[in-house]
Amino acid sequence: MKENSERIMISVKVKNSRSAACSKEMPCKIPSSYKISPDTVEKVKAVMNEDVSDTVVLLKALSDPIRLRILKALRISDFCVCVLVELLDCEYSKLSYHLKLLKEAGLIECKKEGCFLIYHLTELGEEMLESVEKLF
Amino acid sequence: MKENSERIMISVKVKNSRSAACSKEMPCKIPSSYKISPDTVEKVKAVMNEDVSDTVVLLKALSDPIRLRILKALRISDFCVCVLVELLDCEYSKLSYHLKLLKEAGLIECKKEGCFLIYHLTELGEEMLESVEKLF
DNA sequence: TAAGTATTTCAAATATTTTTGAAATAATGA
DNA sequence: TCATTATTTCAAAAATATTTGAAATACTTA
Repeated sequence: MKENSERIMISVKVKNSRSAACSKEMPCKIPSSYKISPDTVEKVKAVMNEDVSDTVVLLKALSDPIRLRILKALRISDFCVCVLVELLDCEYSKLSYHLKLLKEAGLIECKKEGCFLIYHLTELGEEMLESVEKLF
Repeated sequence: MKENSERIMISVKVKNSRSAACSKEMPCKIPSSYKISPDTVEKVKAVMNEDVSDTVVLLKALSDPIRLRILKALRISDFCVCVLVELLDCEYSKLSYHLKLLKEAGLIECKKEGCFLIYHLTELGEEMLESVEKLF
């Protein structure tokens, strides 16, 4: 083992051979300036186990220009689909697809009013939009 | 025109014909309970013109489980690629792809240390991660 | 300089998301 | 009931994003 590097044991097995590149069986040498304590490894492992799927669904719902525009419009006022079609200059079926994603993410809801569907932001939707605007 | 509905003029032209469904040439009737003032239309139009592309790039960068995990790991400590490979159990080239996206979004940066690349969160990266965690 | 290692890049294969247009559904009013 | 209209659904097409593995690059050290 060289003086200015050190092997770290993150995974299970360590071989003595030096032939292979950094891998599960042969963890790489890391520069001595970046010693990683077992404690750090434990912390990271704990975080890696956290479930991020809800977060991802929400962020994905937000990360589209059409969907952001829908949310921004609905913050100004509730609108039925046919008005959103005009305001966003977007075909019905396309808009419908994006409305569905936003609804599934819990960012918007709708209620029937005659033969119209009026969409509005949920509380989550308002919160998310607000913090998105704050950040960017 | 029927009593309990009203035509709105969002786009340019309005025909008198009633034959077509709601479209640019023939805006739909909206329920009378949802009158839309010209003022509201103006507000929405102004918002529709806002550029959301930077926001979208950032949100897209964040909306992936691998990338969120990379950020979460880097919040605990800076790491070189070979260690991230272990911690995230992710192939080099795959990881490299995601690191590139995060770098392009301005969420992480790296510095050379010997033949190692040590990645770390940028200030933006820390902020974003923090607010993502606050929200979800 | 040569050999070894860490990381990226590239192109092809896959997977996922979005768009499109037609058809289905559901509510309304005549 | 029938015709109309608002909206969704569906499947195919198109566009994007991700994964994969091999090769290239670049740094280090012997």
